[in-house]
Amino acid sequence: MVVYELSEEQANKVFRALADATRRDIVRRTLNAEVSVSEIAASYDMSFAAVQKHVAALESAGLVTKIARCRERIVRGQPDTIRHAQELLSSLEDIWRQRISRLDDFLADGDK
Amino acid sequence: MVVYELSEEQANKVFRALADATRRDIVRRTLNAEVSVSEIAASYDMSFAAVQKHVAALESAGLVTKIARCRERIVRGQPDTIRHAQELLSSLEDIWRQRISRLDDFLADGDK
DNA sequence: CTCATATACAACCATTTGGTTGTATATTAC
DNA sequence: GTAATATACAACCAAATGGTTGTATATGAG
Repeated sequence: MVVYELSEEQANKVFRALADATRRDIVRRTLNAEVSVSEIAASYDMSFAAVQKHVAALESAGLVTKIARCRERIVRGQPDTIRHAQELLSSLEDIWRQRISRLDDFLADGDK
Repeated sequence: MVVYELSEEQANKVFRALADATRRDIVRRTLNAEVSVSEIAASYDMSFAAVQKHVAALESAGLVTKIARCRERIVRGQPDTIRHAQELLSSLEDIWRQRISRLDDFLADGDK
C-alpha cells in the first residue's frame, strides 16, 4: 500500500489550517455538502474577504478544493488530506507503542 | 466508553503546536524516551530559550508534560492528547462517510 | 444596457509568533 | 565557598496571522 506522506511543509500548513475553529467548521461543512464561498461566508460574523482568506488557507493546505460552477466557487472538503494528517499522528502514537514494547521486552528479559 | 473531547480552544492549541516541524520532532523524541529540556535543546540550531518556548507551547497544548528530576526537567510526550486530536480528525472523516452513505441511499432509492 | 451577485485581491493594521539576548535562581561538582 | 549546569523568564524585534475596507472583474437577471 502506497501512502503519500505529508512533507514537513505540507504538514505545517495542514495543522496550521486546522488550528482555528472557523476553519475546522468550514472543513466540516464542505465535507458534509457542496457549498459556495458565499454560502460559507454567510454563516460567520466576519467579512466575506476574511472567510475567503480562511478558505484560501484550507485550499493551500489541501484540506479543500474549489471548482468553478458558473459564478460560484464550490468548495469541497478533501478527506484524503485529513487522512494524511491522521497517519502522521498515528506514526507518533506508534513511536510511543514501540517504546512500551521495548520496555516490556526489557522487563521480560530481566525475569529470565 | 467515555472520551474526553478537546475543547475548541484546546484543539486550537494542539493543532497549532503540531504545525511546526521542530515541535513535532520534540514530541517524537519525548514519546520515544525520557529526555530533559537541555538534551532536547542540544539537538537544534537555536537558543536554549527558543527550545524552551517550543516545549512550553507543547506543554500548554497538553502534548507533553514536564516533571522535575533534581536539576533537570524531564519532558514526556502525552499520547492521550495525540489520540484526542486523532479523534477530532476521525469525526471529520465520519462526516464525509455519512454524506457518502446518504448519497448511496439516495441512489438506491432512485433505483427502486 | 444596467444592476445585483460572486469572487478576487491589494493595502492596511493590530496581535501573535518565533526567534534573540540578558538576567536570576537552584542544584551539582570541586 | 566557587564555578558550572539546568532552568525560568523578561524584554525586545522581525515576520506572519487574521481581521478590515476598498476596488476590480465576471456572470446572471431584468
